Amino acid sequence: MTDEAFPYTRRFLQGRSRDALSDREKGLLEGLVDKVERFTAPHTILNRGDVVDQSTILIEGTVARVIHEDGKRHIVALHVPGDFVDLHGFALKRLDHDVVSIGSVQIGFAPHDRIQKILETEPTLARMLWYSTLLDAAMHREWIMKLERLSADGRLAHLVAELWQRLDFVDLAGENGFSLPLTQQELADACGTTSIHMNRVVKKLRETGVVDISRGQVTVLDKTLLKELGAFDPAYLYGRGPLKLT
Amino acid sequence: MTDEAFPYTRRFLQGRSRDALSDREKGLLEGLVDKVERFTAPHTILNRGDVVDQSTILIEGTVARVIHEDGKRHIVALHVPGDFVDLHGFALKRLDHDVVSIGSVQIGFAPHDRIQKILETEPTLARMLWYSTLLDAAMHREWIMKLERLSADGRLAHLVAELWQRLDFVDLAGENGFSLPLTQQELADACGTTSIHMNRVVKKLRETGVVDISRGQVTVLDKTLLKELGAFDPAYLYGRGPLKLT
DNA sequence: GTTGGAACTTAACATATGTTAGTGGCCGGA
DNA sequence: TCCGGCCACTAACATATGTTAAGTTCCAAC
Repeated sequence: MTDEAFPYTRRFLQGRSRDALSDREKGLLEGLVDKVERFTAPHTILNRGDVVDQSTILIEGTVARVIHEDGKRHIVALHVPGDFVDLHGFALKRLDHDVVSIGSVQIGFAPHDRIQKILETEPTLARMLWYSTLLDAAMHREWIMKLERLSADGRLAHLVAELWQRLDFVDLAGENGFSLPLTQQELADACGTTSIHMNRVVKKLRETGVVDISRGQVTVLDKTLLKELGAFDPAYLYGRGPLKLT
Repeated sequence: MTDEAFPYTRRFLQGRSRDALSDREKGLLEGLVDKVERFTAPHTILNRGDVVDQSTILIEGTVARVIHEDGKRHIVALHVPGDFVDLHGFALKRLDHDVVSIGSVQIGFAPHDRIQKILETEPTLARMLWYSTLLDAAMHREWIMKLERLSADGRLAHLVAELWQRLDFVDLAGENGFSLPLTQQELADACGTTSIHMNRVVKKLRETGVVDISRGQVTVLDKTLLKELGAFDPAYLYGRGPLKLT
C-alpha cells in the first residue's frame, strides 16, 4: 500500500517510521484523525490554559507554539507537516502555550478517546506516540542550548539548519533551501531577539554568503558555514531519513 | 502505609500523585529501582551519546543535564529529588545530553526491562510515567520562554522561583529559601550567561533586596519581587501541592 | 491605478553583556 | 603548616543587542 493511502498521517510516517508499522497499524493511525480544517489567514487555533479533548496533527503548512508575555510573543517550538503539535495535551489536558497557524495550514484533529483506545490496544503505536513527544522534548533541549550558547546570528543559522533537516525528513526540503512563511518579526520571536536586530542578522548572513532569507524563501548558500555558525549537529533529531546536512 | 515505606520513590510520590496510586502500585513503582548509588564529588553519571538500558531517579541532592559545546557546559535542566532524570532514555535509548551530579547525590537505577513490564501491565503507572516526561517538556518550554524573554537578572529570579516551587512540592523547601549547591559558574551555565556577569546579577539581587544567594544557601528576601522579576507563573508545573508562591 | 497597511530597512544612541585580567578568601591535600 | 586550586569578586574595555524613530518597499483590497 502506498503512503498516498494515508493523506493525514503520510508525513508523520515519512518522517519517522514508515517501515516500523504494518499497514493495519498505519490505518489505525490514520483513523485517529476525526476532522480536518484549513486556515488561510494567521489564526490562533488553541489558547494557553485551554482544556483540550483532542490533539492536533499538522498536515500542511507551518504552526508555532507560542507563549505570550506582556504583549510580546515568544515562539517555543515550530512544526513541520507530520508533527503531532500538542500530543502532550492528551495527558496534561491543560495547554501551557498557544498554538497559532503561520501562513496557510491544514490541520487534523484526533479526539483523545480515540488516542486512548490506541494506547490500550496497540503497544507499538503507543510507544511511537510516546516517542514522538520525547523527540519534542529533545528539540526543546537543543533550543535551550542554542539560546544559552549562541548569539543572534548563530541562533538564526541553527533554526534554519534544523528546519531544513526536519523538512527533509518529510520530503519537503528543496536541494538548496525551502519555503518558510515566517516574517522577520517571527524569526526574532523564535530566536529571542527583536525584529530590528533580526533584520541586521538576516542582512549579515546574506552578505556573508551563508543563507538568503527573503520573500518567504530560504536559500542556503553555504551549508558548511551554516552548520558551523549554528553549531548544528542533527543527532538530537534522532532521524532515520537521509541526513542531507551531515 | 506511610510513604517512608518507599525510600526511593517517596519524593516522586510526594511531588505528583500520592493519592492517585494504590499501595500495590506504589510498591511496583518502588520496585523499579534496582540499585542505588551515592556520589559525593561532582561526577558525570551518563554521557551524551551513551546507549542506556536503565533510567535514573534522583533520590537526594541535585543533578543537572548538560550539553557540552566547545569546552563550555550548558545546563538544559536541573532536577530535584523525586525526578526521573532520564526516563526519556527508555524510548530514545541514546542520550542527547550528559547527566552530572552537583554536590552530594543519591541516585536509583531502574532497568528498562522492569519499566517495560510496568508499561505493559499497569496502565495507571504507564500514564503517570508518560505524564512525568511531558512535565519535563513543559519545563523546557518555560526555560525557552525565560531565555527568549528575560535578561540575566530575570533569568536568575525565574530559576530561583522555579526551584523553590519544585522543592516545595517534595517538602524540601524552607520557609524563606532553600539549600542550593550550585556555584555562580553553574548558575551562569543554567542562565546562558558568563560567571562574571552572573556575579554582577547575584550582587544586584542581593542589594535590591530580592534574594540572597551565598554559601550554597538561597534566602528569598521578597517573594513578590522575585516572582515579578522572573515573570514566574507556576501554572506550567501543573503541581497539585500547596502553591507557596502564588 | 490608488491607497493603506504590513513588512522590511536604516540610523543614532543607550544599555546589557562578553572578554580579559587580576585580586583575595577559603579549604583540603601533601 | 604550607601549598594549590577553586570560588567569589572587581575593574576596564569591547561588543552585541535593545530602543526609538524614521523612511522605503511590497502587496493586496478597492
